[in-house]
Amino acid sequence: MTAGIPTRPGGRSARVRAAVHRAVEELLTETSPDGLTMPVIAARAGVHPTTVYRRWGTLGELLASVAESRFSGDIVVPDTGSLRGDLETWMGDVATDLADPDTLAVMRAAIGVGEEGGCACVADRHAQLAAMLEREASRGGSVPDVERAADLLLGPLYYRAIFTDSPADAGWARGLVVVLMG
Amino acid sequence: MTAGIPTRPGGRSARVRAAVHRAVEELLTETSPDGLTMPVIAARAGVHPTTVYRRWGTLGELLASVAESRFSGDIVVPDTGSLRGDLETWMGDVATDLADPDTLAVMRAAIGVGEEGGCACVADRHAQLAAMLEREASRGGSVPDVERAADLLLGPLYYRAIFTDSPADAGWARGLVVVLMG
DNA sequence: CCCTGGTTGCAGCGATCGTTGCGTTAGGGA
DNA sequence: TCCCTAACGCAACGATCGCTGCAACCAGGG
Repeated sequence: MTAGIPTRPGGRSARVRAAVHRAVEELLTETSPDGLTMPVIAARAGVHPTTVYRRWGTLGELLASVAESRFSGDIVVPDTGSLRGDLETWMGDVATDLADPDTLAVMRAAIGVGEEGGCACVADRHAQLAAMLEREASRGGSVPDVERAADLLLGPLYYRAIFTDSPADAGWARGLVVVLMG
Repeated sequence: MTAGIPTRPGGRSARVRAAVHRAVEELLTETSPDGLTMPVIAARAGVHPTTVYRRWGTLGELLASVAESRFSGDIVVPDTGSLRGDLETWMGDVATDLADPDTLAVMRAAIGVGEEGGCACVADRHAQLAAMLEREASRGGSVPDVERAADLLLGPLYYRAIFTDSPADAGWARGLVVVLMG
């Protein structure tokens, strides 16, 4: 019953799901979020509005579903041999991903509709960060807390992306690793 | 013609403006942002919907106006004699302000509607930070860059408020000053 | 005191939204 | 291959939204 996860993974349901998700992302980049309604999304996706209402119910749930798909599986956890190298590579990738206006628009919209919208954007990032720290810990190194790493690495990055208009380039993001690890 | 700034500061216009702003804040705390429409806001404020449409035009502009008023003038810049003391006191105040669910709901909604929504939430904070750093510089002390201070102080604070469900308490926020100043 | 410009209330309109019931189609198992 | 169920399309409905005339009102200046 989880919204957006069809019981039939392949076939028409998957096509409809992909078309609707793509329609949301396209509309968010082109127009203001004000005009983003279910019928408009359905028309862009080439799908009947009833289908969108029945599968997702609310614009908020649909946006959360889009955010969850958009921010999952797009970045792979690097393995350079050292925690510092992993974090620097990873931060560069995350910053590059956030530099896309399309990505930013999806994230803004997901935040605006409810509580779970923001969490859906960073859930995978937290899991990746925990995986890197865990691997380093299993190698015997002393690692910072996951909470602290998220605060000092993801905090400034996402803050810049949302609240300022400064482009968060990959090099600057890599420099944040120094703040965390000294 | 700037939205939300009446040419007549006193009188009925100001009363209507205050009533509408308060209605937006109340509705954001009670219900989901989905049902936040102009007629609903007008009904809560005891004002005709036409008035809201004519003064603000769009829900996005109204929310940006509310955010700008909400995050301006509520926190005073402290003056403890040292930059570290100023920053610690100020961070505690900002964290306490952000801990209010009402404040958080306004911020989320403002972010969701457009580009300027996020900037309206932190414009005053950046000005206050710049004022504190400027005062310390005029005393002869060496101060970090405003950008860097915002990254390391406001970044983790706002990141936690929006993307996680951990309560950002004042004590933790004061501890962030150590990261910036050593 | 009156006058002038800006602001609000009111009624009504077209358009769009969100829902419901029913028929049809496509996908997957026997 | 055939069937069966879940998913989709379709048409219609009431409700609500956003906008536009016009009239009334209030705040400030001559």
